[in-house]
Amino acid sequence: MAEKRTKVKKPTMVDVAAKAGVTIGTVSHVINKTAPISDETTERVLAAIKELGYKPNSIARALRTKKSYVIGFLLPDVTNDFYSPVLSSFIDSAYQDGYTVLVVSYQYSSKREEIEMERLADKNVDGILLFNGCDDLALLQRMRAEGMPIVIADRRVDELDLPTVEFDNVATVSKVIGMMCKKGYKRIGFLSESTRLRNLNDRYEGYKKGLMENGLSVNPELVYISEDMEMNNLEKGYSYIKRILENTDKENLPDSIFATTDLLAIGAVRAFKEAGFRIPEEIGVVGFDNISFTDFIEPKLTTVEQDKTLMGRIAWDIMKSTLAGENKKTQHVILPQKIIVRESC
Amino acid sequence: MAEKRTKVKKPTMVDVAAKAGVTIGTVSHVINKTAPISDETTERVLAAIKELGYKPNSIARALRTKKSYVIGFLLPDVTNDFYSPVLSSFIDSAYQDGYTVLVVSYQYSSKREEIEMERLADKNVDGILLFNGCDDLALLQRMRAEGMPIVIADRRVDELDLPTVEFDNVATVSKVIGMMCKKGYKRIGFLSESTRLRNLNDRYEGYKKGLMENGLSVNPELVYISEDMEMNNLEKGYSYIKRILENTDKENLPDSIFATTDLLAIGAVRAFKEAGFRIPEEIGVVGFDNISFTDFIEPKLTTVEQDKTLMGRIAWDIMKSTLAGENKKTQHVILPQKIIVRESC
DNA sequence: TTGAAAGCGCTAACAT
DNA sequence: ATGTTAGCGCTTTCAA
Repeated sequence: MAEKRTKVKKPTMVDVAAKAGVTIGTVSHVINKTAPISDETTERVLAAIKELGYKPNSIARALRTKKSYVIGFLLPDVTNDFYSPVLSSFIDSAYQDGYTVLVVSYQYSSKREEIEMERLADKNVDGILLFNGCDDLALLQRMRAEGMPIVIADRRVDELDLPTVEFDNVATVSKVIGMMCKKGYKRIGFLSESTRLRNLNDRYEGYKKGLMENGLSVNPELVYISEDMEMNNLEKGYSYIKRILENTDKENLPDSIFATTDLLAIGAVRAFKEAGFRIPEEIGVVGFDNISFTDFIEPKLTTVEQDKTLMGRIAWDIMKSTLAGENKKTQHVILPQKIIVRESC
Repeated sequence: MAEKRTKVKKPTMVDVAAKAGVTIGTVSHVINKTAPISDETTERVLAAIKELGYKPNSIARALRTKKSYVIGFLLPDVTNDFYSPVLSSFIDSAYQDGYTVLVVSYQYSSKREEIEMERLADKNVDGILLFNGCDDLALLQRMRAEGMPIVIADRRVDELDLPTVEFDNVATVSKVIGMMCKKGYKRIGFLSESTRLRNLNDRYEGYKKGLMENGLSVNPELVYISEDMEMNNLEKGYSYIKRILENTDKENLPDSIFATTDLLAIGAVRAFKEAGFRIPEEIGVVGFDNISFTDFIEPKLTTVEQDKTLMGRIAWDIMKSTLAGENKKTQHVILPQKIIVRESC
């Protein structure tokens, strides 16, 4: 009567054991099916559990077993259209297997990324999914040495032989360039933000490879890489192309553009249209990502689709097998991308 | 030499104590500054910690103290443009205070939401942030009774007096409608997906309120609410308006549209433009959310901005004070929104 | 200022 | 088939 607002304390195994007239060992065994218990007592224990509303304490269990069923997911930015679907699908997949995920974003700061890696390890997660990042090989190496399972998404780490999932950017982009060549474009431009990020750099490699394979050489005049990393590329693609249009003689202009993101491509399309160019007749444009707007602009954007849901699922699969210690060989999964041909090229 | 691939086991307090020549109690005290320890031993302990690379085991600590420094964040969808910035900012804020967040998405399924709530509780999180959901008042009530701190974002729960943060949708939308009236629009339409979600319904309330306050009445002919919840509203707004345009006599058409999302609004703009309407002269359009495309379409979209970062931060502040038990009164924070007037209305 | 020791809630090895 | 018991690594009284 007086204990109204005292924080209700939850029943423990001891309570269950008492109520069922057995010992906690037996209770544990019926819960975990870790020893043969007679139907009769099993039933009594189950009844007691139900009656008391008993739930095993996951912390105590984790302390004992050294497994928390929590995975850390470290990514540059939760808000990003590319990362968040992967995260979402990873969470869902992990959920199916009874795991839950601690999400941490490092806002593109390697400093912070490093700190967060440590924090995750200190939180005793069972494994860490590292999404596109970590220049700090030493840290990765140390964590691995300490036995922390790590899997990397959207980035190769050639130096360290960690399990990875990534898209096949080089191959896909070179295929895109091949397609553009087949359509008759000869002066294919490359529009991108800084290629410091591995996957963007891979797209650049694919661009060069594609040109080579089609007997074209890389013309530095046609490589438009802007070093600043800020987003809202929509505006940036627009103003960038506009500037080029103003400062370049007609004969030195590209006859087509491969942009590393749809936002950039959409901005470019607008700039070209404003300047009176007809797309795709006079200028071909290809984007990357297949965001919903690509199907909506005029002309509809030719682009590349990446199955982010698949990446999240595969990332989890790899994590799971890594946790299970089935490491015959380190897994490296390379996911294909899909070229979506619409109207702009 | 033979112990090469054995999982390295981490040093514990016992190791530190041994190395420093003290007992574990003392080690604990220097770590937590929970008793006055002489400078000399403090130093010895610190040295031992450093030398061994000792890190406190958070699980053991959590078991002892009943605090995990983990918060559960339950949201409908990680991928959503509205939710994810709030999540991101919440994670960041929590991070500042040494908390880390377990993210769980329930994919708009109340069934799954319920399951996930329980799972979070079973994971011994210190609190749960529930983002827009939970029709199951009984569950909320039970969790609260069990002492689990819960704060709700983007949704009122009038029935239960839980701490909440939400935007002031009713007030903002009625203000928008007022503005539209002032500009001379008389037949203002309301375009929305299902108003089953609380905040969309609030916008509908705001719409009605705004009309009333300006001497207009609600004309059901002008209320365009589509029950299906699927995304890619871009296409939906477009096709919806197109259909209306085809099936409605000129004199029964709206002279302006308030859309509950920018995607819807942008789709609508396109449909109107295609049909030869001039915006804003013949049709005014207002969106909601201020996504980056709004500044980029023709004409630039008038819309409403919501400070999602602020919402995330406030949500954390409320959570923090709830955890601290500073509950003089249950907090209800209502965040303002900002009307961004551009060209479309 | 420090040591000793109990115990958080559970699992698992060992006995019976 | 079930009971006993020793910890997992830590915090926190209580003594010294």
